[in-house]
Amino acid sequence: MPLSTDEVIDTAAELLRRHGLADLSMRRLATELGVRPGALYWHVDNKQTLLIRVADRVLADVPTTTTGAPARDIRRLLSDIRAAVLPVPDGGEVVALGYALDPTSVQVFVHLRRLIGDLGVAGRDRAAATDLIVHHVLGSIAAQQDRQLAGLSTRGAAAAFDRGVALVLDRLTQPAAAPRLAPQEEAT
Amino acid sequence: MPLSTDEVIDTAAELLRRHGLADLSMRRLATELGVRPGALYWHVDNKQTLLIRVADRVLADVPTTTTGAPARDIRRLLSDIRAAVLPVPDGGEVVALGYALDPTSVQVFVHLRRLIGDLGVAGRDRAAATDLIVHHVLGSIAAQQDRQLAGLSTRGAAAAFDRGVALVLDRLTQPAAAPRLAPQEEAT
DNA sequence: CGGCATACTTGAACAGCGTTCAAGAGCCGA
DNA sequence: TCGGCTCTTGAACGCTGTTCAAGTATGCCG
Repeated sequence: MPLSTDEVIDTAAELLRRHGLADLSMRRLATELGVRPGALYWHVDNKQTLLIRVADRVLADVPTTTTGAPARDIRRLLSDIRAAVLPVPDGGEVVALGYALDPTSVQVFVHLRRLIGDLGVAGRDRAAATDLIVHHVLGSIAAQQDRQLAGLSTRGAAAAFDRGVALVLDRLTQPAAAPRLAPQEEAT
Repeated sequence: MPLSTDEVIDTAAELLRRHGLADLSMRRLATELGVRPGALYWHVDNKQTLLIRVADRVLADVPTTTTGAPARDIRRLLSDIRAAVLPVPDGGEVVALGYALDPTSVQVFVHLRRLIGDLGVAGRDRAAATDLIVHHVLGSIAAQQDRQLAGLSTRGAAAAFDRGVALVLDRLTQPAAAPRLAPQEEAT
């Protein structure tokens, strides 16, 4: 029975989950699949596109539901994303690359953008807010994973992340409450 | 004349600036210095710590001055950071790693934290806001660089970044203006 | 059933990579 | 002149991503 492309992606994701990016080599992936390295290149253009598809797979199981309370949905979605990506070593970096190269390819971030729209944020502000939040969640995950790999403490990371989210959501749910600039800023 | 460690870091930074991370190999760095690869390991533990020191060097020339208007200073600082890191291929990724492993080692981020304090944000909120903004600036840079490397458009990236910054600063300069949660959120 | 195209895999090679370490070179104070 | 210290070399180890002609299997057509 020949190899299927899905099998390749699945096994790559599994390998990443178990051993991290450093041990996800084309050779090791081939061995895991009982095949020679060259065979992978019939199913995949190169390692970079393989990783982008793996990023998709890592986030594929995060539910994208709606309850009618956007701010709450956003908090839950971000929490789910964190929970899905954190246990995958180097997952933050891999997903960030996927988001950078094709922001619409990852379903869960399209959903986030939509929820931000439901909050009443529109136009360019919606795009900017989506980017801001995505960078925050992926940056926070990548930082925590880097620290873990280096044997450093990660206590308080989850709470700090939530504070960051709350900070942004506060502003998004009350867009007109604050003047654009403090007075002394306009003056100078 | 023997090699100095500073010379190693400087040349590595120069190599990164000119050719990107893929072409910054220990072997190539050694060649550039007129030395064999093994010699580098007397000056540096390994490539990872080399990169962390390079990240420092990339941001070393960003000025950390204060004018008394914190929000304005923050905007200028972030703009300067972007300008310093964007022209260094893979600079976003390299600096992000440095920040994750030792947030206090990069002077410019310590200064940012201080400016956020000057804004009246204290305690854990200050740490969370600093992380949020650092993740935003480095994520936005890394994304833009990834897209550039892939030959994709990066139009509007700077404007989108500024909008994200404005969003956070709006909240930070008016912390008490908004209630913590919208009413329907507390109820459910 | 024979033959042929298409789908897929192999084997082998290319040109690199980070890292280690015994041995050697150059210098400096005693 | 003799250690002893700082620093570099040479060589090797075991990896890496990627390419490609040649090979094998599978299924369809006549």
